[in-house]
Amino acid sequence: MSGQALKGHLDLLLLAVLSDGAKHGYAVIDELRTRSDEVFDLPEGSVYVALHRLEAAGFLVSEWSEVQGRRRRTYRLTEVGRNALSEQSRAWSEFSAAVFSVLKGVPWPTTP
Amino acid sequence: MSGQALKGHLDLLLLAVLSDGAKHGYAVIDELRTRSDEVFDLPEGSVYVALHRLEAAGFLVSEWSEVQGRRRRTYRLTEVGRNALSEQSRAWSEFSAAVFSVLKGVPWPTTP
DNA sequence: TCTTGACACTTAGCATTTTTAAGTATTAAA
DNA sequence: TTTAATACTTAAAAATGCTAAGTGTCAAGA
Repeated sequence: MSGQALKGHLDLLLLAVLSDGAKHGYAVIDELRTRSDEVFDLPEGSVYVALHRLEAAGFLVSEWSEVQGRRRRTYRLTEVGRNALSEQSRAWSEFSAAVFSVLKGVPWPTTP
Repeated sequence: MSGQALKGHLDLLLLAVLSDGAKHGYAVIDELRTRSDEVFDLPEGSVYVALHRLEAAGFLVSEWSEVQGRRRRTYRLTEVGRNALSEQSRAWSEFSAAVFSVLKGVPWPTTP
């Protein structure tokens, strides 16, 4: 997983991992890694910035807390965010189906 | 299809449509649209620039010709390009599988 | 004949992210 | 006491598709 394949799909992933319960940022990173079988091992900078963006968009709300001397910002999906997840999930289905459809025409494999 | 879902995946699509024969840019746009069932209806600016980029990367070579008074630049996949297609296709499989894997945890549908 | 639309290509600048990289701070383990 | 894991932040850089405007040909229709 390199390059910027994620571009435009990160929001979907974040909303998805938050859809089954509120989590703080670090936990989101963790769950994204485990749920994707280590494929999505995202840098903190990417995720935190995206979470801020999603909150600014009204998809999430956050709340500060302190657990064992460490401050945490826990994010929870809003109703608007849940609708966005639904729509973005639909968009992903369409997108991925279209990519696979284009790839169908590719002669595989080319190697001997 | 909106936003920048394509970001990072356009190269794969272009290499794919060129893998079964050389085509000129306009024809690439056309075939991308039909093969994707109208999902990928890309602006010319996006595609031509990407084709230039792929040629600069050594994935394609182009050749000018004139057909009925109209000049055409026809692109053909190189060996390097074919390898890139192979690798990017593999990367797409991994990527899409990972996304689906993350989405699997999403409670569906949320609507009554 | 004039206009419109399809064909065909180009370019510059814009916008949107993700990544990089650096920084702050606490706690637990080695 | 040093390191690794936890936890969050931010500024700047990089990537890359989109917008918008331009050039030119050809065929069809008003």
